[in-house]
Amino acid sequence: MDLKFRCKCPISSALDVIGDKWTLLIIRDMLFDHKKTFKDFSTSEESIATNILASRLKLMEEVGIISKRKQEGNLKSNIYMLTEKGLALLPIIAEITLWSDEYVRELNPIMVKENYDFVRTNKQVFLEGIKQAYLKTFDSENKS
Amino acid sequence: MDLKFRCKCPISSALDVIGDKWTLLIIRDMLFDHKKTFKDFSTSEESIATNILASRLKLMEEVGIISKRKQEGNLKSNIYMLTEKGLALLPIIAEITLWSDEYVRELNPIMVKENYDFVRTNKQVFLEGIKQAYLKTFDSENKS
DNA sequence: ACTTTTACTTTCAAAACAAAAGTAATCAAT
DNA sequence: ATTGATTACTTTTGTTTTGAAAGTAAAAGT
Repeated sequence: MDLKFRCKCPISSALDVIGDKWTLLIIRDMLFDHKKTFKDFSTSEESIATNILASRLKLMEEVGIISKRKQEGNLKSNIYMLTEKGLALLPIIAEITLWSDEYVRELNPIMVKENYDFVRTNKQVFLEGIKQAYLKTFDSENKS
Repeated sequence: MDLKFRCKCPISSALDVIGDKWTLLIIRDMLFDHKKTFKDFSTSEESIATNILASRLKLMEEVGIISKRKQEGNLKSNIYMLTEKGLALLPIIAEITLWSDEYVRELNPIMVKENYDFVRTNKQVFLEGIKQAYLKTFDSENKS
């Protein structure tokens, strides 16, 4: 693990863990697109390089944001799943989305336009909904 | 301006603007420590290099997160001030702080321990308080 | 058996970052 | 008015990180 903390500040320490250009995008793909495998992540719109992806997944697992397992009946694919620690990043991603919707659009006109009114007015409900929908996609694995 | 957007996703576009290791820390210093000058920022606990600081301040100004001005009676120091766009990053910083307090502390034991209960239970009030306290530090400039 | 797929690793070039020193303008003291 | 200190940078020179491309090994499909 090549993780080092700059100082004792909670904000800078958090950025030392998730403050790169890719980690939150991988988590976004998990939460909103229900992506699970290395292949899934490597085909994102931003086309992350596979070496970067591998090193990010490794670090995320080491710090406990995601967990890795094999599916029963498939020894090839790894399934990456957000832990509670990783799921708890959703509020950050939501706030980033709202800020971007309001202030970055003017800089990047091709940005997709969605209606985020519900996120703004019912934030807790929205977050819980995304979380439950995500967890639901693992039901098939959990039935023993 | 060397800012490029990877794609049309609001999250990745936001990270293209503020997703480096320094920008949010500079904004943290403005919001919580009421730092205003180049010198102020260069003496942070994380000791940012001056060339990085200069390039970040330039980009932040170009994208409209901060504005720069001279104080009357001091031609030497520049005063950097958050715009509405920059102030609107506060909710993101708050969520990062809460996540870090709960989940990063175990990785970085020297992290400062504060009580964030009020932030959690009265988030809107807290955010508004930080914002007003920040704006108040510019009152002396605004009296004409 | 052969080809494809998945999950990586390796290699090497390019970009970003970091440390240090340097510069120019202002300001403060003599 | 001159000197020294301060502020806000820029420049230079490594070092680290990132990115593109190709390569590898195990598993799966045909």
